[in-house]
Amino acid sequence: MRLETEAEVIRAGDLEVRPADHLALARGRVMALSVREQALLEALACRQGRIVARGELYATVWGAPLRDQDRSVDVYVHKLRSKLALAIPERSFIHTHFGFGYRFEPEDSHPFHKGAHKQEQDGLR
Amino acid sequence: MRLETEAEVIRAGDLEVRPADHLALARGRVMALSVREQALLEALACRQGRIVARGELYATVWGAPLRDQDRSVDVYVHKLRSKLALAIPERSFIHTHFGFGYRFEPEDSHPFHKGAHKQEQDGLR
DNA sequence: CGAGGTCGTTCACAACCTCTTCACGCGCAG
DNA sequence: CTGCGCGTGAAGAGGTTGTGAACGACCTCG
Repeated sequence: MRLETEAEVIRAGDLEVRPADHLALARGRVMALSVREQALLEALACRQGRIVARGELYATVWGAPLRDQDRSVDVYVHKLRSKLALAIPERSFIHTHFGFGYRFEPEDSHPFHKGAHKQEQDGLR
Repeated sequence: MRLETEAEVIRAGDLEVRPADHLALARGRVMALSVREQALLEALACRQGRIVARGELYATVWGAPLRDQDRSVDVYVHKLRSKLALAIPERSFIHTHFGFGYRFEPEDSHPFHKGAHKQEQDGLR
C-alpha cells in the first residue's frame, strides 16, 4: 500500500487528471501543461462541481495569499481553457462565476442555456 | 459534522437551491444566476408556500428597507422567472399575489397549452 | 559564451456582466 | 371605467473578466 496525498485519479468526462503523476490526459492523450497549469487544473478538478474562489485557488496553487489586483489566476484559467478547448472542443470545463471565482465541471459547449433573453434560435438570418 | 446557518439544501420539484454553495440546480444542471438572483431565489425558496411581501424580500436580499417606487424586486422576480422557465418549462415557481407580494411553490404551468405533448393527467377538470 | 525556447508574471485594453432605473402597456380591483 | 399594481424590454454606469503581448528569468543546445 502507498500513501496518497489526494485522489489518485480525477475523472471528468474525457478528461483524466493524475496529480500523482503530474499529468493530465485528454481522451487518453497526454496534455502539454506547464507546472502551474497542471497545478491549477488539479486544484479545480478535485473541487469538481463547486464554485472555487480565486483566493482559494491562488492559495492552493501559488501557496500564498492572493494579493489585490493579481490576475494570475485569470490568466492561467485562460491558458487552461485554451488547451482544453483544443483537446476536447465539444466540452467546456471551466465556468466563470462572476464575482466569486470558477467552477470545474464538464458541460456541453452549448451556446444555449445562458442568458435569459428572448432570442436564442435567431441564428437564421 | 458542520454548522449550518440555514437549510443546507432547499428542494422544490426539479429545483435544488444550495445557499451554502451559492448555486442552484435545475434538474441537476447548474443555473447561471447572478448574486442578486441567487439571493432572491433563496429568500423565496426558504419561504416556500408562503406569501412574501416585497418589503420582506427587499430587506432580506438587499439588506435595507424597501423605498417607495423601487421596482427592483419585480425586475428580479422577472429575471428569475425567465431563467426558471428556460430550465424547467413545465413548472411555474413564482406566483404573484396582487397587492401583497410573491409566493414560491412549484406548480404545473398552464395546462392550456395545445402542444402535442403528454397531457394524460388532466387534474383540472 | 550566445542564440533560441519555455515559463511565469504583469500590463493594457477590449469585452462582458450586473445592477439600477426608466418607460410603456396591460391587468386586476373597486 | 379608472387608477394603481405589475410585467417587461431597454439603456447607462461601473465594476469584473477575457485576451494578446511585452518582459525578464532560466534552461538547453550548439
